[in-house]
Amino acid sequence: MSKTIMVVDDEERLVSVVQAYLEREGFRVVTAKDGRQALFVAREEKPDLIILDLMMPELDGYEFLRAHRKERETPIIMLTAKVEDGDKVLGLELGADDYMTKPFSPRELMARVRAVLRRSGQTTPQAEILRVADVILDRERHFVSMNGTVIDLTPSEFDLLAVLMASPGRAFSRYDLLDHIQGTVYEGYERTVDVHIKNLRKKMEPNPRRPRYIETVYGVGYRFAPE
Amino acid sequence: MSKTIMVVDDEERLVSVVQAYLEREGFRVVTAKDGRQALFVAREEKPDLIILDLMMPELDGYEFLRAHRKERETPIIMLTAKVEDGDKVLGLELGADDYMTKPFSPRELMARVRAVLRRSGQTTPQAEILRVADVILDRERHFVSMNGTVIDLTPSEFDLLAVLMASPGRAFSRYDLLDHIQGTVYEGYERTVDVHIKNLRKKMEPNPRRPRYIETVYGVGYRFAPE
DNA sequence: TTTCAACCTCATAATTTCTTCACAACTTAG
DNA sequence: CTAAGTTGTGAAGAAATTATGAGGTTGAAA
Repeated sequence: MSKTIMVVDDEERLVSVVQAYLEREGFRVVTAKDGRQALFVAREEKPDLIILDLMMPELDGYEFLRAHRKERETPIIMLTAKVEDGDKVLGLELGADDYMTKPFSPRELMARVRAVLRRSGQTTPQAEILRVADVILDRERHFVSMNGTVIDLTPSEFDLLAVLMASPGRAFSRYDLLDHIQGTVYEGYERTVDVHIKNLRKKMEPNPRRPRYIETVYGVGYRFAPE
Repeated sequence: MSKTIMVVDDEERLVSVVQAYLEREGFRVVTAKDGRQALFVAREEKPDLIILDLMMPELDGYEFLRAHRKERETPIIMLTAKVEDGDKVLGLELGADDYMTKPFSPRELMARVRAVLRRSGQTTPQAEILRVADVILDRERHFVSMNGTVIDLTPSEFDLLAVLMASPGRAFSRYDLLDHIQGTVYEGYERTVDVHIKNLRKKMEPNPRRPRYIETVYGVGYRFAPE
């Protein structure tokens, strides 16, 4: 039974190109050209995935997403013309599962569609985008944001945060963490982890003395605060 | 199905401490006290990981490793009393996956065991979550809660509670308990346990004078109240 | 070659936890 | 009930662990 995908965009040309690609891959496609219409179609067709433009007349992408999320949890890929970080972040905060910046390659879009569908069926979602509390981390594009603000991290800091966020609440030993960020096991000073943690906290904690996100587990290591 | 780990060392005391820690993490443990016996046990049990002392009578660690490698590729963590680099290197060249210098902290050894298993593609046993009465202890996340309230414990308190909760109703001597919280330390003042128990009770008992969870077994030690 | 960010180390400060001890409170055997 | 043996406690110093600032190295880009 083939999957149904809804494409929502006011640019007709774009919709028809995307539709053609999707159908060629064997998906059933339904379309809508603004947010209002999309809400209607979504109720009717119950699509398995929604590809959603951000800028539209009559209920834009944000608003549609917000409204739709109250009814169903359909995975959503956002399309955005803007390149600004702020937009990426807003889409993600509303709960988009992935996003693409226009103009994009249809082929890449197909890849993301497959990836999102594959993940949404998994029991163990190996998502590229991690969300815990108000922190969002995008592994693939390598960026992190909090409350709509993009945070600039070094590679080590990023990896460290990714490991911690992948299992919120779980305590990791310095050794475990070192292993993740360095790969090399035989050398390495465990205190190095402390330094990265310190730097991470300086960048993301309002008050580094009283960490809200990255907690110290005395005698054990560190963990990302659960819930 | 739980993973099997073989511990090879001629120091009985060390073996039993390590064994206790491993079992507490949910591993199945087999032991051997010299290289020759280890070869035999390894063939029989096909362990998923071997923790191997370097210095032993009857076929030392190097020799065992060389011989064993011809049969299987079990990941190995080496224990060495020497601090010289030469030994590290030789062990690693023979194919050890990691090593620890004695004396070591059992906690750190556990971290390495997890790391080595993870790297070798094995799965770590499901985090054992202990529940007795309304107390929940999660080893992996390293936290304890009662009626949904998280209780903050120090490492010693946590270890102590974990041991007691792993066998509700069983009475442990102070000596047994000291073993768990101090690791490889040979001496220690048994009364120290009393103090940790006192602190534990203060944190979890509604009325520390009339303990409902951690009971005193006069003349013997302590136990976690059976259901 | 110079510059610069990212890392790793190390020394030291700040914290937290552990151990010990003295004495009070309690249990049990006689 | 009393004596002897055990356990409970608070406090303080010792020990362990973590936080932090700074200097030195490395590797890549300019």
